[in-house]
Amino acid sequence: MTTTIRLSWKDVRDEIHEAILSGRYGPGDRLPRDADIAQDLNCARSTVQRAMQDLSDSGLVERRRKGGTRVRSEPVTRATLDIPITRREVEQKGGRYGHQLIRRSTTDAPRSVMATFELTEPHPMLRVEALHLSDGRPYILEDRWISLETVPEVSGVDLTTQSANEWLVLNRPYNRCDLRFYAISANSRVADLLQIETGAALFVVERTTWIDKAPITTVQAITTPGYQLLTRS
Amino acid sequence: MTTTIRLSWKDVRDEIHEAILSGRYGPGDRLPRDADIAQDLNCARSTVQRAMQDLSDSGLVERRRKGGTRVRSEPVTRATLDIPITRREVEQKGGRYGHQLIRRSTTDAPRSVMATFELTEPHPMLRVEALHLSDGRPYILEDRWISLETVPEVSGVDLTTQSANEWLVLNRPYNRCDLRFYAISANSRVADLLQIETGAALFVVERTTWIDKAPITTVQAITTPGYQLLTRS
DNA sequence: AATGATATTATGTAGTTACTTATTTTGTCA
DNA sequence: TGACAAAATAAGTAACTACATAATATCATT
Repeated sequence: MTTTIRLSWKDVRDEIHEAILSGRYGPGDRLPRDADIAQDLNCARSTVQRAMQDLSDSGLVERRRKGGTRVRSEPVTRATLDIPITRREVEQKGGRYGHQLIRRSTTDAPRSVMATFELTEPHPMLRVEALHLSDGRPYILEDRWISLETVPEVSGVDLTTQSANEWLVLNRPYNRCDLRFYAISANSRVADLLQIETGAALFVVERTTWIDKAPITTVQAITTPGYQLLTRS
Repeated sequence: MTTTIRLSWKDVRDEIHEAILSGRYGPGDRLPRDADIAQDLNCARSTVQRAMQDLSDSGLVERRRKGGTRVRSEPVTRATLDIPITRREVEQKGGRYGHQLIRRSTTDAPRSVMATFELTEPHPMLRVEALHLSDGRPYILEDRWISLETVPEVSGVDLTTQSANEWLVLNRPYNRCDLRFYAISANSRVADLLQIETGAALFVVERTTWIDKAPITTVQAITTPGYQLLTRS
């Protein structure tokens, strides 16, 4: 008698993954339909479905109704990043967190900000520049724009005790988030604020968030030299 | 008679999401158990389960057996990145792709590479430096180390016609991938190869891949000024 | 009061059935 | 031949059932 061990969807996923890795199915090839795989492996279609969902999420295969499942012909490296709030990041690295409000002003969105939010009309915004500190030393310099139409109550918040980063995350959850990573050279003002040399190469994270279609905030976070962003383990 | 519209798991997800956004459940709060939510919304528990899975994946809630589901107390921004192979990236931007092999040598892994792979023993590797071009101009400079134990057949591959990047992705799928992003200043050699000024700030992507526990390759991809990495839309 | 066995609980997973939806294929008619 | 309708197909979704598993709570025993 055969010992009927039940296959978990992860087993099925690994089985299919293995079949692709080993070259049994190459880029662009169509895989058998879920029902057939289920029969082959002696499990339910829902189990295959769950496995395929995962493979599809991770970018290995593409699925289309009627079209079936096929191995992605142009493979991509798909990675997931976790970006914590800055206070938490500092504390997790064992530092003592602090922050300073540098400037706070109210103006209409400049063209660059209008562009990131895909706005066509003038839009009143609160601009907040702040410095995050780790053990009293500059850690991240942020230049933030907050929509006063979407988040009017931010006007009344004291952003010296709680950073705008933290206040927003806790009070204004978002729906959509775009990130953008690049490098800049420190100009004299940035260098001065971060207490580093002018011209140093700095890693920048730009984050823009919306709730439905309404803009919430866009922030340019300039990190200090040596900063690295890692994928989550 | 009530029109019984069936709720999809996305509806349920949005419903719960909305409840959290609106503050009905705050950070750290415990949500009702799946079965109760199912009854409230008049759907099956499996539908709630699917919705919760998604919310859990996106980092909004945390689930534990018996412990129930609770809203994450320390919210994170979770994002997914797609990193295509370089040829594809160039072509998608409308450029004509090319590449040059700069140097190719065989040595044991230096300490820095041993560290990224968590190796303790000496490990023979192929080091490949190559330049990716867009419309004939430098685009990305890559410095790559390939494990000759895991991928011995790479010794026989002509890396002038097909880039190591492409050959590996097509021939050596991986299981685990770590990414690391940071900024560097161009030293004179890099500046020379990329035809830019010394000291320019450059965005760097470092990628390390394994198959099971076996190291495949680690690569430092140095981009040209102005390069930006975006989250997938 | 500390300890350890046992029951309870809430999520995780698998199977089955039924129906939906997007897409392609096929077939018919002009 | 070309256009359009109908059929077929394969994945997507939902319901319901049953059982597995991990974490916690309870309770008896010392």
